[in-house]
Amino acid sequence: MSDDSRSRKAKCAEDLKRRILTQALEPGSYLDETALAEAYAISRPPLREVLRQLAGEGYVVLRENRGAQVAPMTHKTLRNFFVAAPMIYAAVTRLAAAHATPTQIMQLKDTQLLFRAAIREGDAAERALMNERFHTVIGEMADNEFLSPSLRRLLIDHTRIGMTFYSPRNQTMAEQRAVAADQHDQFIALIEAGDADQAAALAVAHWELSRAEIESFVTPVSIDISLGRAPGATATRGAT
Amino acid sequence: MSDDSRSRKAKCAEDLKRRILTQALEPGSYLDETALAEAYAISRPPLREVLRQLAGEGYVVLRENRGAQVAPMTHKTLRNFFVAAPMIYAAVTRLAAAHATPTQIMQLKDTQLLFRAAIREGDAAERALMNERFHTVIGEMADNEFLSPSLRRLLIDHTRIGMTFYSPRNQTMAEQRAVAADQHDQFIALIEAGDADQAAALAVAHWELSRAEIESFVTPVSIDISLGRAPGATATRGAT
DNA sequence: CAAATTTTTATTGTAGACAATATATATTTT
DNA sequence: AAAATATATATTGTCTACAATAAAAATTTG
Repeated sequence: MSDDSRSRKAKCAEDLKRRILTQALEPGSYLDETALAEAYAISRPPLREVLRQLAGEGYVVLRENRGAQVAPMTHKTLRNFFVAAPMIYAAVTRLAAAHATPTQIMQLKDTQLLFRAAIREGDAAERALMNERFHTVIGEMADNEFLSPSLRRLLIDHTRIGMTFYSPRNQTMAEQRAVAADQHDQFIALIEAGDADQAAALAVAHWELSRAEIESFVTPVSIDISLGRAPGATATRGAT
Repeated sequence: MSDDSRSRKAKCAEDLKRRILTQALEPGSYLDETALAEAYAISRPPLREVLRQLAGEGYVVLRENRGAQVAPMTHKTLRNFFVAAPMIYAAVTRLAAAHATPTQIMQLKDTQLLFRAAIREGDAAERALMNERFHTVIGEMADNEFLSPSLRRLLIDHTRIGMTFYSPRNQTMAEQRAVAADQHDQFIALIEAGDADQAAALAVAHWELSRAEIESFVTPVSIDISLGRAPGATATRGAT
């Protein structure tokens, strides 16, 4: 019974993370303890513990007497993200190449297969989650408890941003995703070879690709004149 | 009544942090929920929430069906600390110099006064706590939610290490503390001047002083010949 | 009719009691 | 006597019910 209960609690935490990462739960929205407790078939005290844990990991923020709120994403958030991401990504990747175990490299390869499958099938949420898992595994390879909390927060917002701007019909983005997937294969090869310098350089390149993609969406679309599209058609900024 | 209760809960979290930082609660030791709940005059559910929060911040780790354990410090912990600290400290200090507000600078000056007072009076715990607060304020100045969780974890272990090796009678250490206190004044001046480059350089120098002090205690003096470098020191790549 | 205030309602926060698991102890068996 | 098993104890995990706070609605008053 407690075994069921513990797995329910773990399932709850895992599912909430998934829903936050995929923006099924929108940034800034408040979570109803009673409703969630009922949904996951646990009582409120353990649910509140889960929410505290998620707060510690950066998925939610706790407001006094107002409950838990899905971590908001503001303009400042994005700015801070741009500042911290390249440094942490490069450092973590460097350490990963130095410390990765064979088991972890297998996990990375498995995740990469699922990542490519999600791209093939045009599954935005699955693609975002497998990308997140890929970089989380690299974080586990780095095996540094002082860097992983920052990495985890970066991946939360990186994944959510990726979901926000995802557009399966955009040809340019499809090409960028193909490049990103190829870079993932290079990550695997360099980490397996233990080439820390090259791996760190690749992390920077991988970041630059993502950064450019994000910036292209943050920048107003009205600049896109030369493409010859109808003014209304270019404004497709649809989420998911 | 709930106002009292909330402050009791906050007091509990604050006090537990203080005791962990000063090693009044030793790394690796287990915490008794019932005893703590009684000690802080709250019931177990809210206490468990506090423990979850502390786990999220890196003060404790939760063991399944075994309760909360004060975050252990192993050989690997120290190694990872040496790898991550210079990068994070330099990056955070750089951002602090760029973003500090007048109010925060006042906080920093106040903390520095308390820090010097603790050194004067030979109060090891107070000195360690005020040093921690000093660098926490710098972290708040940086105002980057992606870097602060790593900084917080570094400061937890840095503070605990400082408490471990503290020895008021050692003349060499007394001189190092004097240098450290002077560097704190330089931090204030450079941050107030908004000199990001110099501030980052000072952060590295401040780290080097601390690193040398730690190493002198970790490494038996008899074999301290020429190496003098930490295993991770070579991995300190350019911050920002 | 608008604004302020009171009342109501809903949601969060907490307490005490119960259930389940892990550890320690005692007993039994080889 | 040593090892293994069974029992007892202590501690963690959870649930239901209650208290307190915040938001919403209704009433009152200018």
